This record gives sequence, structure tokens and C-alpha cells, in this order.
Amino acid sequence: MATENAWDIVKDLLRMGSALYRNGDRIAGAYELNQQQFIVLSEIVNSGPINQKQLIGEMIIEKSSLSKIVKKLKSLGLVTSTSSPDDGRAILLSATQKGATVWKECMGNFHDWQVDWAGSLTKEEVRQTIKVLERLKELPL
Amino acid sequence: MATENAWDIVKDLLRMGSALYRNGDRIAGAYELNQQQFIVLSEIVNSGPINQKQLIGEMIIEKSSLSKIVKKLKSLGLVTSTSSPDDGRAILLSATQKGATVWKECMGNFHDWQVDWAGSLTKEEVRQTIKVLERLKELPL
DNA sequence: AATTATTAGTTGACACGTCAACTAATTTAG
DNA sequence: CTAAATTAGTTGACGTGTCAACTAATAATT
Repeated sequence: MATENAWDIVKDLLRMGSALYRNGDRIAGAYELNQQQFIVLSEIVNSGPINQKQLIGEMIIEKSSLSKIVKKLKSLGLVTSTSSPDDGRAILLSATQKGATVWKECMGNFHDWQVDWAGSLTKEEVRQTIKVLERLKELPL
Repeated sequence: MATENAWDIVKDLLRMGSALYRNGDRIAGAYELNQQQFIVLSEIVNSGPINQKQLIGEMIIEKSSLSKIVKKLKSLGLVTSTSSPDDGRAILLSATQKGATVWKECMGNFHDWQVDWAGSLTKEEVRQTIKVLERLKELPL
């Protein structure tokens, strides 16, 4: 493959990622969160109780950063932690009632935005997009 | 379109962006640059002389951040600035000989990595990827 | 022409992500 | 069983991106 194409693809993906993070920061900002923090909350809401090590396996984030995000989520009253019965070092994270509510509202705002953003994609275009992304995810990175 | 799909697409793009930035930071790190700084250098090498306002138009970056990146590139001796003949407030950025050399070497390293990363994509897959990305770039963001 | 509004670029405060170092718990090796 | 190695999570130093404030030049308005 011509590396011109690869560089263009890389640049497009980088740019798109940045734009989406900015947008996510704006939407989640109403709840004092940024996009990454919202993703952590989402994972906890959907998969909790969950320990940090598992969370790190689902995302691209340093454990130190996650530790700080979790600390913030706890201070905002969105998440609680309990010790893990399986491993004395680990803690299990769960969403609080407040956390679940904030997540639901914020997710609703994301959905509203998504209707605007991608609503003009045809079913075929969605299918192709998903297919391409699945393929890209397979590439060694 | 089902917003489940949109959210999945968003998450994939966010994750891919992060992974690519990390990878870029690693490759450009050999030259004391990160991915974003390398992109700025690339733009200057390829489009210089260019002012910062134009650069900002090509990227997703705050002018303040760009100012800091330019400052770093200058201190590394990769970029020089001259006043613009058209606008007394603006400065024109050009790559130095050293800057062009660093860019060429680093770009070579990116190409090498790209061969590993995307070399397994068929021509059709590349075509589809580019087509999908072109479409995504049209979406309001 | 003078005044007001806008803009190119800079700087500082601050949030946040990475890396390194650390503590305490667990796992592995002898 | 004991010692060494590894690991879950925390904390601090530091680089970097955003936002706000600022200066000086330019553009627009009166």
C-alpha cells in the first residue's frame, strides 16, 4: 500500500479523534466531566462492580490516570468503591444512584448529538463504516 | 440510525485516535517531538512559509498551544520565523535545513511503521477506508 | 481622519495525561 | 515455608493542551 495513503488515513483518524474528544468534553462538561471521564463512568455503570485493572484492559489509559479519574468520580459522588473479595489489593468500583442518573442524562445528550452528527448516514454507509473500523481494529497497534 | 451504532463508532474512533497519538509520540519521541508537534513541523516543511493562523486552519489546535509548539520547534532549531510582508502582526514560519532533515528521517520512520501497521490491507480495503473517512469528514463536527 | 472593533500571536493559570517511584498484597521460585 | 518477583493502586514531577487575559497591529465604522 502506498504510504501516502497510510499517512493520510492516520492524519484523518487523529483529527477525527481530536474533534470527537473536544465535542465529548463539551457535552460531558455540563456534568463536570470530560469525554474520557465519561467513558470511565460508562464502563463502571455498564460493567460494575469492576476493578481498575479490568477498566484499563478496556481503554487506552495509564493506571495512574485512571486512579485520578476514579478519585474525581468518587469525589463527585458518582462512584463508590469496596474491597475486592478475590484480591486484597484490588477495589471494586460501582456507580452510585447519582452516577447512574448523571450517566443516563449525559448519555441522552450524547444520543441527541449523535442524531445530528450521523443521522445523515445511510444504512449502507453505517454498515461500511462499521466494517472498516472493525478491520482497522485488527491492525497491529 | 441506531444510536448504539453511533456510540460504538465514536468510541472506536476515540480509541483509535488515542492509540495513534501514543504510537506517534513514540516514533517522534526520538527527535524530542510528540505526534502533534511532528504534524506542525510537517505542515511547515510542506507548506512553509506559512503563518500560524493558516496552520490553525489545517489542524484542531488552540492558537495558544500552537504558539507553544512553534516556540519549541524554534528552540530545537527546526523552524525559523520572519515577519510577514502582508501583515505586521503575523510571522511566517519556515523549516530550517535541520528541520527538513529531521522531518525526512522521522517521516521515514513513520513510513516503516506504516508498512507494518497497514501493509496487510488489500487495495479494496484501503479504498473503502478512504471512502468511509471522506464521508465521516463531511459530518457536522 | 479618528474611534471602535477585531485579530495575530503571547503568556499565565490550571486541568489532565504520562512516567517514575512507591506501598502493600499476591504470586512465583527455591 | 521463606524469599524474591510481580502486581493493584496511589502519588508526585513534569509536559502539554485549553481558556482567559493581554499587547500591538489591522480592519471596520463613524
